[in-house]
Amino acid sequence: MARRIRLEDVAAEVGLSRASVSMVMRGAPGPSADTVERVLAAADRLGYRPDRAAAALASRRSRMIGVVLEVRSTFHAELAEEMLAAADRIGYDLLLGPRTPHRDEARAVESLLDSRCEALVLIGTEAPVERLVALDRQLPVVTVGRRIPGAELDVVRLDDYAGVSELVGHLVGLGHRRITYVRGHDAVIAADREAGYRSAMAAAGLEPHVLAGGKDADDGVASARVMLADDLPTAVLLFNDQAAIGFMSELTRAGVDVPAQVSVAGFDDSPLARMGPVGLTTIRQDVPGLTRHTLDLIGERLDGGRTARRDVVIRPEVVMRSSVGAVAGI
Amino acid sequence: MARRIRLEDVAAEVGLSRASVSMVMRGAPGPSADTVERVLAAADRLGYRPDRAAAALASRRSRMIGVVLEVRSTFHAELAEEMLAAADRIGYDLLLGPRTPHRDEARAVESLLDSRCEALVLIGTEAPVERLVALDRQLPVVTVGRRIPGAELDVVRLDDYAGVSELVGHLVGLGHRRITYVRGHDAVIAADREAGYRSAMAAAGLEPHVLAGGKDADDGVASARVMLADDLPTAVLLFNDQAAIGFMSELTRAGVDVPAQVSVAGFDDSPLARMGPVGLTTIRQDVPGLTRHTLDLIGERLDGGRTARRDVVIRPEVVMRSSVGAVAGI
DNA sequence: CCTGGAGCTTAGAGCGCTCTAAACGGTGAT
DNA sequence: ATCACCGTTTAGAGCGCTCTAAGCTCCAGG
Repeated sequence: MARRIRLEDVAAEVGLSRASVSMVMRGAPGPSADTVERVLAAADRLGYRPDRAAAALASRRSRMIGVVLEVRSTFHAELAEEMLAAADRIGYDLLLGPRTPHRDEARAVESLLDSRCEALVLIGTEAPVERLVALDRQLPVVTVGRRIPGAELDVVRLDDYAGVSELVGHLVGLGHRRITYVRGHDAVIAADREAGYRSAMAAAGLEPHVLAGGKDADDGVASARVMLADDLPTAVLLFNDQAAIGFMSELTRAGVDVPAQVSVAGFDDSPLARMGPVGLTTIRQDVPGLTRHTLDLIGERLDGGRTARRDVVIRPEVVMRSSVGAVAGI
Repeated sequence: MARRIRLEDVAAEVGLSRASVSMVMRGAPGPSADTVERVLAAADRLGYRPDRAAAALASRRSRMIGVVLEVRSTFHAELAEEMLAAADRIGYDLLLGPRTPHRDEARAVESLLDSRCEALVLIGTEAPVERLVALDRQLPVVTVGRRIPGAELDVVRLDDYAGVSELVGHLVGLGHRRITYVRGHDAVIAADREAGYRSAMAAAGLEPHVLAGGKDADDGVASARVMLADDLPTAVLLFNDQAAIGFMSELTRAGVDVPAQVSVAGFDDSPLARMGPVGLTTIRQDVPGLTRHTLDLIGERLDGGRTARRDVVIRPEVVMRSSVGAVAGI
């Protein structure tokens, strides 16, 4: 294993001081055009790459943004991909902090902090508000997807309430009267979506019917079993696409036709929703929009001096696909 | 933004030297039981967390393993999750280096090297062999999923050839005679799977039929369009699950029944395969097995002094689900 | 009473970089 | 010849940690 090339090696190669080479590598002003050229040539020749740990230590900046996500979720993955490109554009690098069943959010955050991230993006966080506020005192934190009631925090999110109520409106328009909502276990997001559902049901003069559920495909399967054993409505809204896909798959397996017998809808418009044999009706998360606003917020606080917190709400879009149909006889 | 607590702050708090505190934090032998207790208490009280960049710099070890993956792929995500836990067990941390359409593998690798990863795991790499060999001279590299013909590299992979030929055998047993294989664009993996397909077809006395394809759902959709416009066989094997799901969805959309008219199979047994309304027949990648072997290989080279390279081949398992059926009239 | 460990603790020299302040070599003006 | 000043370069002091070698204290053995 060959020794790593250091700044000093490049300096020796071109006969300059480390300081000059450092400036050239960082693109700092000072060095003459000739010097820049010679240094870059030498660096390239030797295969020099600056050591990030040393640079971070010396400059007291890591130029890294930590992103806590659920790596399983294709929606999170899509967001992360988009943010990677966006961060690159403003000169930052992304550090992914995966949250898994065996590695909770606190652990993911700690790990990112240990790596000296300068800002944190929390996708679909489930952490308590006090914890988020405490974190935000340490470094800029942007919460994506979840409304944080009454707290001073940067948030980028969809109008969950409006999205779900609009979707319910569509279903009502298609003749559905018995529409069930299966909520996720997340407190805030689930509550918003449920509230949107309830208000739309009330507006249509219908009786709301809410079931406990979850956010994974397995949860959707479980919900389906519960409803199959009990009684099926004509339309079911689930917390997100993963749950909806699991739900739909279990119904199909049990011989229930979607959408002829039951219409199903999810939330997120994850790639899953588009890909299945039965396109899933869902509510689109505007990934480029969420990404842009998130990185704008971070940029403003890191490099722009903003101190007030902002709550950016994006209007969602209902995407009708084949998992939803009109009620027979209409 | 409060200043970060340093080792020195803890040392001052307990009235000891930085060296002692450092030893305690690292769990190094030396400090007395009493010292350990006092230091840990003080560290906890002050909320001290060691700075990873500084520790890496001073110790010349980062204790980090870089993982290059395609974050979009649920199969990769699943592997990464599993590896996260496994790495933790041997005292390493994982650094994810996402590969996206806008950030190629070379870029991902460079970024991981800049962060001083001590070893690299390349999931489904597409890099040229020479590049891999060169990398492997810099640090231990384990390639997951792809056979590297004739090169001295650590590899953990499935027996793609055996998997596909076994699956073809199943199809033949179900009465299929016209079985098409849609290959991915990856050179080596695709070639192995294709060879397995060809040999099984030859063994059954059948004419092979291979189409160019890809690894994403969109590629599967495209393949479906091509075949719909032309001619449909009774069974189609695709390079992986994502492509197979896309393929299946396009067929269904065109009114073709799966599996009554066409049987479809993928590869990977990604969560997608289990979740859809039509369970996808596929070849299971043994995620825990791949993970265990990968981390064993890394551990052996990093801490065990192994120098010879190894090629670990895992026997795959065919998972029959409802996307495959018998040919009508059998 | 001296010596030699054993058991703990610490001084101090880096790790590879950044960045400020100071130095350097011209140049044109005086 | 002197000086101020400019563009360019550099010395050197860190950043927060690790780790070796040396130091300290105390006690057993001679």
